[in-house]
Amino acid sequence: MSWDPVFRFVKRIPRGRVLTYGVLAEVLGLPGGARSAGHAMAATPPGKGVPWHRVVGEHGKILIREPYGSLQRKLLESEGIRIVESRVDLNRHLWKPLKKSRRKHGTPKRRN
DNA sequence: CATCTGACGACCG
DNA sequence: GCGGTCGCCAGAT
Repeated sequence: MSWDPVFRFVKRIPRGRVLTYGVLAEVLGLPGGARSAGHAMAATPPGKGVPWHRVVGEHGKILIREPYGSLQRKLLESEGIRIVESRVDLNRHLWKPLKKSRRKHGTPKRRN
């Protein structure tokens, strides 16, 4: 399995925004779902400009074990993302890879 | 080829 | 909200 498409997509995640493994898997139609996305991230080649740290688990939780967990947190915070209890506030930083620019009726202003 | 492992997530209690 | 189980899949052993 080539994770190339995944890496390419991850590169598009804007600074200060994050995505979940689940969303990533769904958008790219990865067989096996979220876990596959996890495998992809685990295989991100260093020094390729792939912002792997912008991918977190459901509920914005950082799932990686040490020492990478700390690194991810540090990188996210350096982008202005606030981490509380190993979690990112998805309600504020989740990036929606516009599929149909679905704007729910009454959705608060969201920068994009 | 058989098993194990893990950067997931849905379910259930 | 938390911990345990289960299904899923690619790589490693």
